[in-house]
Amino acid sequence: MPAGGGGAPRPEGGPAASLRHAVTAEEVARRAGVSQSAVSRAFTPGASVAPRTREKVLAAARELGYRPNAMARTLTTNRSRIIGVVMAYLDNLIYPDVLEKLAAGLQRRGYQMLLFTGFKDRHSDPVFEQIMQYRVDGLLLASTTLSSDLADECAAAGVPVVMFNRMTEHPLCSSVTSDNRTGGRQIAEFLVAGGHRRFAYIAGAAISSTNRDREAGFREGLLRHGIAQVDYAEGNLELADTRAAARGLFAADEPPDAVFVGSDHMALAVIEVARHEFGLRVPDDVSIVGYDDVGAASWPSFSLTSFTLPVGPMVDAAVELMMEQIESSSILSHHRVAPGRLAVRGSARLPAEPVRDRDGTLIWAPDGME
Amino acid sequence: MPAGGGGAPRPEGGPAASLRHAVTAEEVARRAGVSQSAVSRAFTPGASVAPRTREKVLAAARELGYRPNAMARTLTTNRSRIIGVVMAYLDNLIYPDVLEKLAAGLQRRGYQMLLFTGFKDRHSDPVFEQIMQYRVDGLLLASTTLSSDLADECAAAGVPVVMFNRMTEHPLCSSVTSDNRTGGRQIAEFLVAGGHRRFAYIAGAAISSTNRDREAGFREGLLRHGIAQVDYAEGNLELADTRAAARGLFAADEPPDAVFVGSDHMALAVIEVARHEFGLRVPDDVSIVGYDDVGAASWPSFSLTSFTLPVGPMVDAAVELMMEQIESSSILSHHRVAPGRLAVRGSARLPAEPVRDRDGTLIWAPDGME
DNA sequence: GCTTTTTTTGCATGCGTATGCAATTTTCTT
DNA sequence: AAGAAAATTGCATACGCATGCAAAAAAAGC
Repeated sequence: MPAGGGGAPRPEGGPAASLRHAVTAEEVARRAGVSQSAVSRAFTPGASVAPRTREKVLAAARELGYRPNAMARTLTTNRSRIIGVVMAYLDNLIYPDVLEKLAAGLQRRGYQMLLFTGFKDRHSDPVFEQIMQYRVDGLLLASTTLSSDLADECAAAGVPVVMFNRMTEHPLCSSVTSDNRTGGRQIAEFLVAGGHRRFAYIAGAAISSTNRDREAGFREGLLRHGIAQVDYAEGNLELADTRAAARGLFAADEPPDAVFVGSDHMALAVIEVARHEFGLRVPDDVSIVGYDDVGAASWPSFSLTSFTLPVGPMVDAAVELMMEQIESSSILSHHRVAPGRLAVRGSARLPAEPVRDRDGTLIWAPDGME
Repeated sequence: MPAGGGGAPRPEGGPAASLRHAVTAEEVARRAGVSQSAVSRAFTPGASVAPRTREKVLAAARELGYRPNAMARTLTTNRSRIIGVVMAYLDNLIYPDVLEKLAAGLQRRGYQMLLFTGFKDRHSDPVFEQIMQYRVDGLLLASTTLSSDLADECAAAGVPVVMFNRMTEHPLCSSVTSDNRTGGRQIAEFLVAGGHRRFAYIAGAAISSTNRDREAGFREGLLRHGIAQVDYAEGNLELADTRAAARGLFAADEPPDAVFVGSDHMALAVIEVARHEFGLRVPDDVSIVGYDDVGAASWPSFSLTSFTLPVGPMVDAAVELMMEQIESSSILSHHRVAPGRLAVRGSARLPAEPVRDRDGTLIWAPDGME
């Protein structure tokens, strides 16, 4: 490389780097009169550099508009400081919130987020290939399941996997969920105490652990009161399917007077159908309860009673699990469950008496109690 | 590096790479009995490789579980195939949709998405530093403004910037927006034709070009009919602020009977306030029109008349603009405007007659017409 | 079959940074 | 002030891949 036209860089200050050519540590070194190593160290927290030298370097860097090349760094450190985030679809209203909190949490620890979304679950394999090529330090999966093969591959590559809002049996994955089972159970207790007689459940993604646990908890709670029959339909987390499911239930000879819908996203659609297609009053004719407690649940139009998905704690837990594994360079299989509570609003009839579930947890108390 | 323990890698097939050490092109080359260059070429579309050789290489790669290292590639090609996406907040209901479509569009062209979000607009500078360190090939900004300095820096670094849903005067940025001005104007025509008498506008982010244009179009349309007075309040894209704004308007001595709200996200909140806090009937007592046509706008509970934000075309345009600049290695300043149309629903009183705006575009026709 | 043309291959090098190690400088001890 | 200890610095190299160039092989032409 010809050292060419007189070593002195443009003398004016300002951030203007030479067009189309990123400034390198080498150039900064030359200008600061130090070695490239010194530049590297000046930008590495905790490295061995004299304060004076660091100053010189930073000054030169500022003048030239230098920014360390994260890609090159990745090559030597074997750490990209990038987390791959897979979110098949963002329909569910909680995901924007999850994304924001996640981004903030990772950012705070100096990590970036490579987002993969916009494909509907199946055929995620090409996507997976892409992710792995970018040498992500970790993988966070929300609203998706990872095939066992892929999980193996991740483990083999030393990439920790954390599932968000979904459990997995795979011995090399971690997960963070809300307390779906307890949520389902408390909702059952609450609805039974409200004097309902005929119950229904509308499932989300039937195969997901999240749905399975919510449903199991619900049935378990009802069974404790001797109720074994539960009308069932599947909404598949899709609004169209959910509406169809609701129509099926409400059009029956003996329609339910208490419906637990597997997620708020769907529950709102169920309320719409009940009111506007069947002329049902909520909660007078039918009580509807959701899960997640999304923002719209508290809007007066819906006033949806719902079990809280504690997004903040869940994201924190996910980030912690991830960092722990990255820092220790080991794949763990930890499962964290974040507790929620029932947000009681107007879409379900209120019990006359305070309600506790079988563990004694207070689910609902009339005004003035507790 | 010691060639060490007998060259032959583990003979069994299967994807299991050696633990914690990524397979390199070098290793694949050895196993396939070719040079590392050949491996590289086998993975580079259009490179000069004999089909036979490529096969050998791919087979060896499969056996070893090799995946090209995108970071290393970036170093030599000077292209990361990563687009930085900055979205300060995801509250607005259109953004999940934008993200999905954007991800799909970029993915299709072999690009990934580094997402920055979860900070509220101010102090985005540290975020910006991060982005630039990852040598993104382009920058897409939604729901944010870029300071002129930063835009300069991007241009200097040869990174094209595309603003989404916001215009900019900066000579080195491109932008994609919907036809905000026309939207505002058509809404004005529609409301005037509906026989309303007192008009109000609730602004989103007052400083944004998007808001400015929607408002300007609205006022312009009203002015054409001699209406100069427009009640005004600011919702700042925040639900709390929006509710306060609505309360202010509806509590006035002469409350408006036609409100144009700068975005659906806010318009839904305004409907809530009108109905549940002021007992107003929509549209009998007050007509409310939004902009964006988000999914919830068509729910029966709201049935919000709204001007469409054509997310699909806008995303396509943004991706195209981006690719064009990346491929030509030049910074352009193109501005694309995607047309929308008024989705007429039930939240605003219907005019008796068909309505055209001054360009002759049909805005609304009673049943059976057109 | 032999030359010319074309295709394929390997060698060598560079991309920008981090880091072990040895050389050098600074600071501390006595 | 001289020697020992500590801090700082530069050198050299590695990280994994792409690519210009020349050598080798294959294909085409006569």
